[in-house]
Amino acid sequence: MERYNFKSVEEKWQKIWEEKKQFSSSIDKSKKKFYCLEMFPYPSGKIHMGHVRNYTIGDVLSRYKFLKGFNVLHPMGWDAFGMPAENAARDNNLDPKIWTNKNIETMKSQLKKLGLSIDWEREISTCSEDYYKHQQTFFLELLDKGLVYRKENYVNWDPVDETVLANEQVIDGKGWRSGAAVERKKLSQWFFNISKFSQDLLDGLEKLDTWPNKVKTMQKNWIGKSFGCEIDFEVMGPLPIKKIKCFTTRPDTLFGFSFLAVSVDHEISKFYSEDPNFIKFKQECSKTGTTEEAIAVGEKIGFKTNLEAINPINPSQKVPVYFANFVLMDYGFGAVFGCPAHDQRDFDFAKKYDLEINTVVRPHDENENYKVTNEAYPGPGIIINSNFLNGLEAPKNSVLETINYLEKQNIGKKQVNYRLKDWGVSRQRYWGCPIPVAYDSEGNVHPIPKSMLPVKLPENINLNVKGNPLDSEKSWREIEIEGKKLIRETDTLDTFVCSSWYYLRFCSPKENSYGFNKEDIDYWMPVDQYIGGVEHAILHLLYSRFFMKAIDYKNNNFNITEPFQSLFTQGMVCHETYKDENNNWLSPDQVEKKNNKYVQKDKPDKIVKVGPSESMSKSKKNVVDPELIIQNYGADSVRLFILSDSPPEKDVQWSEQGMISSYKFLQKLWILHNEIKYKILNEKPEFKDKSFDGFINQTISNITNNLDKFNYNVIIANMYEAYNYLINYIKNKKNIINLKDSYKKILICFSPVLPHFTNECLSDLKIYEDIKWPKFDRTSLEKEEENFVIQINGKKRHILKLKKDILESDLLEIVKKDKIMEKYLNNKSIKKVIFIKNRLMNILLNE
RNA sequence: GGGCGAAUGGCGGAACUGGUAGACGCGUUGGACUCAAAAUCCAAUAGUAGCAAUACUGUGAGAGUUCGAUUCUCUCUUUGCCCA
Repeated sequence: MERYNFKSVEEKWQKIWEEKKQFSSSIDKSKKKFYCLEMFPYPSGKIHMGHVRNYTIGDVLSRYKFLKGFNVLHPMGWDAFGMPAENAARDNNLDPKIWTNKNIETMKSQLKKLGLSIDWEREISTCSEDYYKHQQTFFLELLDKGLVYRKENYVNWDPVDETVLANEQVIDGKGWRSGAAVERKKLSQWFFNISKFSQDLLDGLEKLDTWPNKVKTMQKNWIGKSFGCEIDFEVMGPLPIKKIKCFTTRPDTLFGFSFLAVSVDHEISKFYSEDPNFIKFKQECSKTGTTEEAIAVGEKIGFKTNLEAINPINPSQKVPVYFANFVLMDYGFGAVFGCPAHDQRDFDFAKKYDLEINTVVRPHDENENYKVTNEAYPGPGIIINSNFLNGLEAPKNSVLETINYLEKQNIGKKQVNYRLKDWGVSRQRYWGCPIPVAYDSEGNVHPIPKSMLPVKLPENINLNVKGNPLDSEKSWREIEIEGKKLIRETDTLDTFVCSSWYYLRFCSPKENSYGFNKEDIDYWMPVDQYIGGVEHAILHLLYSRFFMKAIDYKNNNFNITEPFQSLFTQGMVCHETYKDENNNWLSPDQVEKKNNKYVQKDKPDKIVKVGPSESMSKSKKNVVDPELIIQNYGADSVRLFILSDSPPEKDVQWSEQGMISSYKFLQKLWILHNEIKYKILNEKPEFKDKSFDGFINQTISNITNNLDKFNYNVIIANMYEAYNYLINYIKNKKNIINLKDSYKKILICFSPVLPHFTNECLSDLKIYEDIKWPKFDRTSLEKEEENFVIQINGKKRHILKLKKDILESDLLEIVKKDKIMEKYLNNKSIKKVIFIKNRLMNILLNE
């Protein structure tokens, strides 16, 4: 017998699958469809272990569903626009397209070596004209529906990438990609009206019951629905301002009012624009960040105006009006009423400017004389010092009560507010989808006529310019539409737009007239299982959900509003980190273990500092290259290992040791295969073994159940169990009647994880026909005997193997006669017996 | 600061609906094979006591419900993630 040669076997089967077009998919209405989608990769150069894990999980599922008789759609494509390509191209004097396509080629060949069951005929790349021309059509349609608009406002400007970022792309005040501190800048931008769908996006979550709760909660928080009211405050002073409108979620604390604060961008600021003190103050404000965190932590500063506001429910009270740095124009109306006792920011502000602090809510365990002193009390309690509101439960009853009052008096209005802001999609970069509009000399927007689409990116351009390279492309910018000379928009679309509808394109990848065709979508959509990293919980997943709703909007016969029926978020692949004595990162292949110590390979006297296991990243050098691993151990071994050590939703720790043991397992399986093959070919079957059938059925049942529950790590354990059982059985027993058939079932059960190996074994035994997911026989799972746990006073004392379905009274008789149980029962009377059929007997004794 | 989750041997992790805690793998130890090593195979492996049979303890801590709790409830600790 030869060693298992993974190289030739894997190459052989990959070739067969390709030639037979094994995974190509087409509409077949006689079958139930299953659309399995993994988040498509950015073609950065090579695949990494995270991809291996993500796509292995998806592949196991796809192959399983295929064997179960589903018509499976399992496509793959490339999220191919984006800054790294542009930067790399500029640095190496290349065309981004060439750079990107080269990477795609490399990564595609790497993915193929993993043996993924992908329908490559549906491959798409977002940077190809075939793809982005449809995106431009969508853009114009949304423009038509009023879901796209242009406005000038403050944007998050990333000074390193020299582009605008959406709020979701600013993390801790820094650009999500560059890590540079984000600046505020005023620009004219294109926006998708995602906030129009705030409520729909919230409601839609309710239907997604197989999404992880964590992701749903994150989206809910991001949309940030708050319930409150708008209040008009009368204003007195020397200016022509009569009213300032505020939004608040706590109108019930209105009796604690002691100042009114507005944003420096509020419309009343125009009256102060000449005031040098105000100009100075405004500059001061721009220094503190705009994130909610910076505002919460930073110093609260204000600029006192010559205005006074009147408390609408206590008209004798007049309070000062301030400009304040902690009030933002894009929340509510850019104005808040200050209640220092029950809001920490207001409290800090009041302390600084020596304003009144009026306590109007007492915690439940305090009395009427409670006073806020050292810090604000924002929690629940009872309303005090508030005239007609006194005694109400806050905020539960008091908020509604106050709103009702304000509405009656015509001072305020019930209002729902959302934190979700419209999605700014303009990017000042070359390598993206051109926005299909142009402007006339007055700056009016003219959509590019559909007949002139796509708006192609110009080629051979100079990327070595400051800002957007498209701005310097004069000949490309100038365009004539119906005899009018216009100038093109030079901003390109955020790449998240490309990934917001790619799942639709996979259904109709070759459709030329539109982004998809109805028949395909009706059959394949929605995605039955979407798999990817939790890092996209908000950005990509929210945008995609919006995009479906936007397409559905005013579109009568389109009735899919949620793209992803189920979502699975897999964990990351981690590895220990290593540093040398100078704290420089070392990669795992520079390090080896000798006598329980980690040392550098080339300098064995140098001790390596071992750091915590962290997500693999190039900067920490704790990466393992999948290509090398596949080369050394084969795809099946990698697939086996990447699934074996942890549940797929949790992080997994990469270990060379574990990788080797997976490889060895395959070698052992090959030995087992040959033993079984020898028996089947050379020995006459002699008898039927019920317990063997029982074990096979149990294994099929376990693997099927665990596949359905995504317990892929447990499947691997089931596979090891099956191996352990079979190898012992084969060694010790004669041939049995249904060995071949049972072994075939086991191989099929293993095949989603080990597709090359199992196909080789099946064809080696010439049982390669009629491959279907095996059904398990429930009756054979039922054993004739069961283990009965015998407890005394709740403590396990004995296990008896007895006939199934034994009666309580019979069991008790046996227990009473049992030698081991004798010493426990001796001379003691039985108080009570608890009997669980086929499981357990608990005898309670009188002590 | 708020929200959500997690905590089980030396390690990763199993455990159906409350019913034998620790499946499976890694590691470790001992043995076989070998001149030797690697590989492979066999055995042991939660802790304490004991030659052993066995007994007691044990799923982050403390309480509760129950004949019985890793599983349900409450309080706390630690920790992770997300939002700030």
